[in-house]
Amino acid sequence: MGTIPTMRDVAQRARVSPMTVSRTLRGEGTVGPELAARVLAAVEELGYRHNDWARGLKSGSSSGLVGLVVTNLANPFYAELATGVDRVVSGESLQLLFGSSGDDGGGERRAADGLAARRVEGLVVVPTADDDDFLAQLCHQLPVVTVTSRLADAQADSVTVDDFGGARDASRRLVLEGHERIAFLGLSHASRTGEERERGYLAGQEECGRPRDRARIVTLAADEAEADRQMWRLMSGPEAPTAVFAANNRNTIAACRWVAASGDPLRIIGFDAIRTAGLFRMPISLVEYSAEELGERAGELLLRRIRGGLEEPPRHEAIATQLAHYGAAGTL
Amino acid sequence: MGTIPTMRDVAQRARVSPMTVSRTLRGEGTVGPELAARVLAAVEELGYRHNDWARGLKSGSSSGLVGLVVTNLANPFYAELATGVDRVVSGESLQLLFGSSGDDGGGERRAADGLAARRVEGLVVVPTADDDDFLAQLCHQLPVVTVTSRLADAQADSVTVDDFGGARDASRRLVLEGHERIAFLGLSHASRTGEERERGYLAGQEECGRPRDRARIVTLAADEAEADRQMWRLMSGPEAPTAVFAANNRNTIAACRWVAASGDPLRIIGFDAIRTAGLFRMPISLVEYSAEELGERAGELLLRRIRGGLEEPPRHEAIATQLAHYGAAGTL
DNA sequence: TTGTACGCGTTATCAA
DNA sequence: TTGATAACGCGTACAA
Repeated sequence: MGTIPTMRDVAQRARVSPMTVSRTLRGEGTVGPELAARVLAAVEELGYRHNDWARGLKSGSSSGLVGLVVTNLANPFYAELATGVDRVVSGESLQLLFGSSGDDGGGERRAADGLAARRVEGLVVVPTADDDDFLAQLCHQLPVVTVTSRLADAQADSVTVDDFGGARDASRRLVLEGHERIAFLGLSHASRTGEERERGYLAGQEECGRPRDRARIVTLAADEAEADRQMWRLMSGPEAPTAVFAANNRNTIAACRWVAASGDPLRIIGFDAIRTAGLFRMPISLVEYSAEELGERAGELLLRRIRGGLEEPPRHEAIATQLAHYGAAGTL
Repeated sequence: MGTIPTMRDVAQRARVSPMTVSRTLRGEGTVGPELAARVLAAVEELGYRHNDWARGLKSGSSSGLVGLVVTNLANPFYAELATGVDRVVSGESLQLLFGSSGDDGGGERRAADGLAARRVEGLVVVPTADDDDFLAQLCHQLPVVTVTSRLADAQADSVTVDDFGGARDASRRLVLEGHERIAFLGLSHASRTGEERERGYLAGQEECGRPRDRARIVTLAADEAEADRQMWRLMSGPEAPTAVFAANNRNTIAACRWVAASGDPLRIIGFDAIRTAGLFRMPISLVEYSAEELGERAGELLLRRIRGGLEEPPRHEAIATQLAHYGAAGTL
């Protein structure tokens, strides 16, 4: 009690050699029943537990670890992603090691370094900062899968959402519904996600013959309060939009908050799923996809590369989105 | 490229001993500039990365790992809990290792075993099954903190929510609002959480002079569909309740779904916070607490025990709840 | 300033 | 069937 004994301790108590303990515990079957009983008794009495990393030390065998780097698990998106990765990965009896990168760019690098130092067999990363160089280097040393973004040279496997397609569909939908003044509540251009969704929005508008009225587009910082401010600014003018396309979860909720507070009607389409959207007081539509599926795909790509090696050409997958309607939105 | 080289590889390339590499990398300053340069060059060329668990192997030093056992990270509650634990723990440069227990009881044990095999320095566990015996044994071998539940003999540190108090307050509130027929949409008795919240509900009713009308109480399985069914059954009778107290997140949403579907009014109070409750079309009140705070407390208790040793008496903390009102609920 | 010997917990290999 | 020895990758202690 107090500390966990080693195999040597067990061996001493059972008056056998450590090898006999090892053989007994792994069920090699080449141990006499008498000694085996003594070993098992000693294990029980001492509360021995196997030491996995000492085992891994031997003959450079694998660590049995897979790393996951995200900014913030409290964000449901990352949490669901983690669940998906874990489901796939734990099926191969690999354990998930979490590296929180925080919001700053440097944290991402620190996190990945820390995981690599633990000799994870692979890494699932949601890149945030423009730290492509670092990841590009890392992916030559160990399997790396990027999620929601891909490296500039696409050297690492990646799983992304069809951000462009989903945004374009939503954008066109709003035009087809007859909205003349449509606002885009966008994201920082630092992220590929933000860029793609904005491109999709613009493409949708253009395809429907709308001029590039960039004045209506609002690009936001990561802040939630900022999203609220932009909504009020956007809606307070004389020619306020009749529809808003929000580029992510946070912005969608900000738009809904504006409707709830002002009481004015506003057609809202948002990117990212919201579990409780069906209970909202205002009808909304959402460009949805499964974060868990994203995680599963990432896990599968990672396993494939862990087995296949670093030399094979990188694979890139994209998962589709669905436009879902909640409340009375379907009838608009 | 391909695999990560060892210190020995670097030493060979730089034509020095491994010790010189080690000293150079740790910046001991006792290495000649010439050799140091050779070492650094070799490190760069080979892409050497430090191996943390080989370091830890030496003289049984610490693993730098902390384990977290939860059933399902996709559940926002667990995800926020994980964030809280990670925040505290990563401050001490400890990394978080996940052990997903799945929903079956056996998984919990497997997960904890797997983490212990990795020699985590401590374990944060959200117990699900009645596997107290196992955990009670484990907590004599390494620091264990249980969350939302405490072991039968209270041998391990624990952080819980004031389930009883929060439920009692909500229960009384409904009576004070004048509701005569109040239903409790409860949880399985297998969990301490479910038991406590039901006890609190009953206590609140009794304190207000209400007889123990157990007929109204519905105990649910873990199923979401089951919650919906029970809501419909509950509300379809001739003397349907005018208020429902839902024992958790899932049940609260089921109650809201009933209101959304039927259009009938119903006073709802639910346990657990819901991020978007303010946007719901029906007013509700929630017994809230911060899952992240729960995680932080757990992390702090764990650190304290890691430092203080297994012999000190176990500590138990409970965090308070707040009753919050959303929509028009405050005016009811 | 640099290198050698040893230990950490476990297992592969070979010897008894 | 059992045990002794070496090895894994690194750090500590000591010797050169």
